[in-house]
Amino acid sequence: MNGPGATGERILDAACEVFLEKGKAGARMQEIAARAGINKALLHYYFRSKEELYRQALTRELTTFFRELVESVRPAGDMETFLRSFIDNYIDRLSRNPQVVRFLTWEIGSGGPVARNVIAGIVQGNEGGPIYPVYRETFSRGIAAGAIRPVDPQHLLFSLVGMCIFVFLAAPILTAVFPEIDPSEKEFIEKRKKEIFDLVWNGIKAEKGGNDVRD
Amino acid sequence: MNGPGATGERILDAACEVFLEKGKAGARMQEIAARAGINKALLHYYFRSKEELYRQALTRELTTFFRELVESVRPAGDMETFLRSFIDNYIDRLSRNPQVVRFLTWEIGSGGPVARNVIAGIVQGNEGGPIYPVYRETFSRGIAAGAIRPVDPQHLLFSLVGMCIFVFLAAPILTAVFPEIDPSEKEFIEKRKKEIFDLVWNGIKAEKGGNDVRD
DNA sequence: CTATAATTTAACCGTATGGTTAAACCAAAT
DNA sequence: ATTTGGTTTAACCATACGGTTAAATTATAG
Repeated sequence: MNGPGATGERILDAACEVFLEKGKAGARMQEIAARAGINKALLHYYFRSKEELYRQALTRELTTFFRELVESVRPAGDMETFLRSFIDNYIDRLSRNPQVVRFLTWEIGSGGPVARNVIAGIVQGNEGGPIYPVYRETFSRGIAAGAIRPVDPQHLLFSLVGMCIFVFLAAPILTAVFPEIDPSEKEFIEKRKKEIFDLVWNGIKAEKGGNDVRD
Repeated sequence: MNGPGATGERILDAACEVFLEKGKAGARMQEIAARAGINKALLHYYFRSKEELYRQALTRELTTFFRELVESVRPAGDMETFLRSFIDNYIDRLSRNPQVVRFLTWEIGSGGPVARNVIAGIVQGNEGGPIYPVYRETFSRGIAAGAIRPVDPQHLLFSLVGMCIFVFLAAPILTAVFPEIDPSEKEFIEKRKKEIFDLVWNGIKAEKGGNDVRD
């Protein structure tokens, strides 16, 4: 057929749905087949086993998400712009792909054998070369130029990612403690971006009186 | 018997182990019984069903962890001390209880029905009264006194928790991308505390020239 | 000692699950 | 018209699983 509803893709779509709702162990092949609009026999005709289907479904989701994310990180002229675009970009992508976060949450619970391979592969060797060095050098140059304080770029990255992803990942808990918030709401998302940027930018920018060299 | 190895507790210990390794759906009652050193009949003699066992095991873990955590949050004289003790305390507890983080990760994947109840209950009504208002008022007073910039205390809390928990929660992924780090290592943990504190304190403290009123 | 509760043994039950098989059906390409 | 490969149907299989039962055994407390 190879039409718009190509069966293999429809199966992966259905598999993602079920895996992110129930996890690998909780998912049922029968349910995946049903949601894909086919039967169990055909499902196994396309994917040998549940394990294989899980691997391919998660790989597809993570690859798409992280490839786009990594491609969006471009060195910018000044630190402030770079930081703001990093945060905006990351939060926008997270809020538009909550299913990736949840899928990944299950995977992390299991120790993340699949995700480890996929993500390590993307981060280390995408088309534009390794991504982390680009990020790190951007900050190192900012530090050398006296634009920002001498923070550890790696820890700053952990902090940024942690701040950005937390509200989406922990949404089920947060909404129980703070019933008034809704991490999927646009207003909340924009506020979140602003608060993170303000905190981090004030946290890393050089004190007045420091060198404000431009290269 | 009621000795040190009281059976009910031994079962809960074993259940925690298995649930955090395999998740609810992936856990096997037989394995839990074996790890508790008993048989399936006795297991069901103590806990009617897997669901019930899961509920009680997760509730016990979360209650202990969050009660201790919440009790450790005490208002301090100055903002700097309060912030530092908050971060140190949280990170220490997380690094000493990685099993809680992982257990919670599985639970969040499933939407967190059990954790929602437990955590909301602890946060809203522990012995010292609701905890969040204490936290919020501490920062509100700091803002009113001009000691810190006017940040949103709620978002600051999300940022703090996100920064602290991220490296432990995402450890399986992080170690794949950065093989040189080990989030359970003491050296790393101390560095993490320092980096978070420096970032946040610089990020929220009032600029020079602002009011530095003490109450 | 005796009654009560904890624990074991071992079999058992119903059902769900992942996966397989074989035959038939159907649409498109040759 | 025939072949090919996607697709369905429906039955099937072995196993694993959650949970139960009943009887026997051991320990504990009164």
